[in-house]
Amino acid sequence: MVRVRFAPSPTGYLHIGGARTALFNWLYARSKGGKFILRIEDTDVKRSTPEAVEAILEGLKWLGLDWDEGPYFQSGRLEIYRRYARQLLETGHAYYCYCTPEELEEKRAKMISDDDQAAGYDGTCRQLPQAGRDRLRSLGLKPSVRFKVPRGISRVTKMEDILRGPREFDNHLLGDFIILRPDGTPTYNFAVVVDDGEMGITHVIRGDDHISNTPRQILLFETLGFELPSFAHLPMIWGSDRTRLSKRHGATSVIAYREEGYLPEAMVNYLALLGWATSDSQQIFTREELVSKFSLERISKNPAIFDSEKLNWMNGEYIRSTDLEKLVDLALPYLKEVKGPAAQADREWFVELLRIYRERIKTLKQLLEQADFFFTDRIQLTEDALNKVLMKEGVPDILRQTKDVLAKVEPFNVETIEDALRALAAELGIGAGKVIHPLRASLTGRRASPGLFEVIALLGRPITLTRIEQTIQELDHRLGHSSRKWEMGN
RNA sequence: GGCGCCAUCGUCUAGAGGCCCAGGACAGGUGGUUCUCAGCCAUCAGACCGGGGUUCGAAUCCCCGUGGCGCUACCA
Repeated sequence: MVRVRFAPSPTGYLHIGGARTALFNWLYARSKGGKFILRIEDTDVKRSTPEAVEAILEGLKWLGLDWDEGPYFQSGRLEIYRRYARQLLETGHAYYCYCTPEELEEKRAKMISDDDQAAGYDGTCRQLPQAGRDRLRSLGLKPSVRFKVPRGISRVTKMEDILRGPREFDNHLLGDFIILRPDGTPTYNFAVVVDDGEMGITHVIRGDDHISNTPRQILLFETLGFELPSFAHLPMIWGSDRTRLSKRHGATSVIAYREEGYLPEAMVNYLALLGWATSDSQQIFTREELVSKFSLERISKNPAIFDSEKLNWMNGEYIRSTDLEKLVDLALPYLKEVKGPAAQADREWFVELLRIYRERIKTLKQLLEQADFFFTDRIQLTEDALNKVLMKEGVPDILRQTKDVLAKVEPFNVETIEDALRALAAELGIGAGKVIHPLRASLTGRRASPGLFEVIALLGRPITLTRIEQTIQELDHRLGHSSRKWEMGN
């Protein structure tokens, strides 16, 4: 039975990298009929917060990565780690260390400046005689517990990575590392092994920044008598400058993407493609396809740069293929507190709105931006619309005529509006564009919008007529103003 | 400094010795559809880090460089 885990430390929200790690674990569990376990690694009391725990759970839920066990909290398992540490102490695989952080820092600095081979712990307390230990203890010093890394003539630790094959590490490069702090809390390498061992984890799937930790952990697995899990170290996700993804690369919180109007399915699909691909280069996968086609062996080894452009494209794909009714449900939460024509609109109206916008938006939030003229009482004409379209000879006149025509159209729907306006253009002996473009500008304030006739129908007659009138007045004002200037200039 | 990981178009990748003068997707260019934008369709441009080997033959195997990243914590 496959048992995998996602083990974040709650020091912040669920970020993109963590989400991808969680996803790959989840996919592997689901594809193998195994269990996906959630474990919160909160042994660093100073940096862990309950808010972060909530944020991580929220992110996982949003992505639909449901867990079968947990969340387990390492902070609630301290007795277990202490028990194992005691066991190691008793069997001579660990020892108390009385070195202070200051001393260690000093030694480390010296070793680095001396160009020494390794900068690990020098083993001062390893050979400390019992008498010395007793003396230090009697002084009231609280020791940490260090693991005694097995050394010998040629002690190497062998590991096998599913993605990278067999590897060997020389134990001599590993210093005796701390497994229990003086306050009794375990350090990462120790807690991980105890938990993975106790929880029967069969596959450790995590970021490749943990590769260097793996030899230490293997040593611990072995001396603790646990069965060794398989390891799969995933490539990191980078920002565009090829460094670890961080805030300055833009949003890195999964929840921020929800707020921006990305669909969880798109996010999952995109994340799956960061470091994983099928041989046929398929891009769009349903969740079921992802589960059935996923395999650890097909994960690539090199780091992937997070490309929000491709995410945008993919989100657009998902928006376009989502059932219209469902899309309305998804979009409505982003349209809270709107004014203007949308304020009193019924559901049918919103269905129409989404129908004409679904292929134009990449995120649900973009609806708010692109369709802003539906959500306001008084539109603002953009400079672009004004200069390139409206401030042209004959425009006020054409607008007056379209207003007359639209005032009379009966019934007021897309077909009748289109027929009437095209008829008007024909009657005036001008191209339909000469009517359409100024009208669009005056109704939306913009030069680009969905099909004008659909827009007019959605706006409704009263608002359409009002906006045309407002534009005419604005133009009269502007043109009048500029012509006076012109006269004065002459 | 030591140790480790990685290295194909701008980006994500396919490629597991001949199928590759390297395929797909995003982004970009051009053209078409059209009332604009988007979408859609067509089309173009664009990469095997460098050097040595191995082999009849290497993007694929080996070595050495170079570069990037990671670890080297009483952070995970």
